[in-house]
Amino acid sequence: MEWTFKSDQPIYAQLVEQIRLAIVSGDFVPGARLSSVRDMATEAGVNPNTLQRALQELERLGLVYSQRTAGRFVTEDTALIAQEKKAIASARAEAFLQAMQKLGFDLEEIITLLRENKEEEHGDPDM
Amino acid sequence: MEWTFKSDQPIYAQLVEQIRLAIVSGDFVPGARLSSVRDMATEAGVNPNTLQRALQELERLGLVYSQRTAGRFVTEDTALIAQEKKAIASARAEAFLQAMQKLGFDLEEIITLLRENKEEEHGDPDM
Amino acid sequence: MEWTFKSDQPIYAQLVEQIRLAIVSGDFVPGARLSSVRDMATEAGVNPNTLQRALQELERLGLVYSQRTAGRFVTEDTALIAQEKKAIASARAEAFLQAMQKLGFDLEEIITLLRENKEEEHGDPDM
Amino acid sequence: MEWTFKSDQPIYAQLVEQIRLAIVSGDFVPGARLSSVRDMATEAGVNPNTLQRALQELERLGLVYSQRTAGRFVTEDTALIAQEKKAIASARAEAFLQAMQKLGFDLEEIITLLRENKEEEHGDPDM
DNA sequence: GTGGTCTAGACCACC
DNA sequence: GTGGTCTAGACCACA
Repeated sequence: MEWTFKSDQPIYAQLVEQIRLAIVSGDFVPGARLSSVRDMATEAGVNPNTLQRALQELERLGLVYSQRTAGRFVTEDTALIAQEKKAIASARAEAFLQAMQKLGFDLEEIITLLRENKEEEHGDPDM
Repeated sequence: MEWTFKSDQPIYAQLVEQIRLAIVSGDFVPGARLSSVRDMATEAGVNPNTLQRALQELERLGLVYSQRTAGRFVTEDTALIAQEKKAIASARAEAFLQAMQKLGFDLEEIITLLRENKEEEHGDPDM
Repeated sequence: MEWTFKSDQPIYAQLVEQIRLAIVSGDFVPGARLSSVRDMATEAGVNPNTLQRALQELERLGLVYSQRTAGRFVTEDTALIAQEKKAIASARAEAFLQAMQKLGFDLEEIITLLRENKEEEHGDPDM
Repeated sequence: MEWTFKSDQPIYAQLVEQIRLAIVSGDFVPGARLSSVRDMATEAGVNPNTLQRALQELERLGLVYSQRTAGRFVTEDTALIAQEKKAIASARAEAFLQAMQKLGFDLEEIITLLRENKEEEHGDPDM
C-alpha cells in the first residue's frame, strides 16, 4: 500500500480515507487482520498516535474492530462495506460531475466522453 | 483563486495544471493580462522562479504569451483552448473511470450513478 | 468545578461525563463560553491533549461547538440538552434500581424509602 | 468479588463499604468464614495493614467477629444485617434523590422514571 | 507482543 | 490568544 498525504488536510483524516478506500475496494478483505498500529505507522511514515486516531475513527464508522490483544480486523459486515462503497462512488461521481460542468460539459457530453475512453481501453486491455 | 499543492508532485507542474484549468474553465479569459510573476508568486505562496518556470511551460503550450514590456497574457486562440479543454476533460474522465472500476462499477452503473446525481441537483437548485 | 477521577476508567471519558453532567444540570449554561483548553486542563490537572479529546467527543455529541479563534461554547440546542438530561436520569435510575434490588428491595419499597427521605429533607430545607 | 477504588477517599474506608455491601447483599453469608487478611489483601491489591484496619472497623460495627485461631467470620446477627441494609439503602436513596433533584427532577417525576425503567426490565427478561 | 491511554512539548492557521 | 494537529516517548492491561 502506498501512502501519500496532502498538506491541506489533517493526516489522520487522509489515513481514514485511504484505509476506507482500501477496504471498500477489496485491498483489505473483510475479516482480515490489519498490521499492528506501530507497524502501519512506520510503513505510512506517521506517528503511531496519528494512525491510532485514524483507526479509532474507522472503528466508530464500523469498518474495523479491535480485539484487545490480537490486533485489529476489517469488519465482516459486507453490507456496511457495500454501503460505504456506494457512498464513496456517489461522492466521486458528484465531484466529477461538478468539475466537468465547470469545464462546460453537460451530462450527455460527459457520458459520451466516458464511452470513448472506455473504448480506448479495449485497445489496451492489460492497463 | 485558491492555490493548494500536494507534496507528491513538483510545485511547478501543479502550477501549470492549475493555471491551465483556470484558463480553459474561463476563470482567466482569453486575452486577459496576468498579474506580474512576483505578485502571482506571492499570492500562491511559491518562489517566483518556480512560477516563472510554470509560465514558460504554459507559453510552450501556447496558452499564454508574453509581450516584452506589457506583461503576460492569456492566449486568444479559442480553438486551442477548446482543444485543451477536451484534453483535460478526457484525462479526468479516464481517471474517474479507472477509479470507479477499481471500486467495482462498470460503465453502465457509473452512468446511472451520474444521472442520479444530476437529478439530485435538480431537487436542490440553489446549490 | 471539582474534578475527580477514578482509576478504572479513562480520564478523557470521565471528563466527558463530568462536563456533560455540568451542561445538563445547568452549571454550564447554553451558549456560554468554556475556558480555553489549556486553562480547563490546568484546572482539572490533566494534559491539554486529554481534555481536547474529551471536548472533541462532546462536540461529536453536539453538546459543545468550537469557533476557530473565539473558543468553545455550550450548545444552544436546549432540546438536545433536555434529551441528554433524560438519558442521564434514566441511566441513573436504572443503576439505582438495580443496586436496590440487589439489596432485596422491590419497587414499592424503594419508592417508600424515597418518600421518607424526601420528608426528612423538609426538616432541613437548606441542605 | 471485584475491588475497585476511587482516589478521593481512603482505601480502608472503601474496603469497609464494599465488604459491608457484600455482607448485606448476601454475597458474604452470615456465619461464613472470611479468607485470611493476607489473601484478601492480595486479592484486593492493597496492603494487608490497610485491610486489617478495614476489618477492625467492621468488627466495631458488629458485622464481622474474629475467633482467636479459626479466623474471621461474618456475623450471624441477621437483625443487625437487616438494619445495616436499611441504612445503606437509605443513604443510597438520599444520594440518588439529591443527584436527580440537581438534574431538575422532582419526586414524582423520579418515581415515574423508576416505574418506566422497571417496565423495560419486564420487556427484556433475560437481562 | 497487542491495543489503549496519557503526558510533554512543538507547530500551525486564524484574527 | 484560540483551537487543532502531530510527534515522541512512556506506561498500562491483557494473554
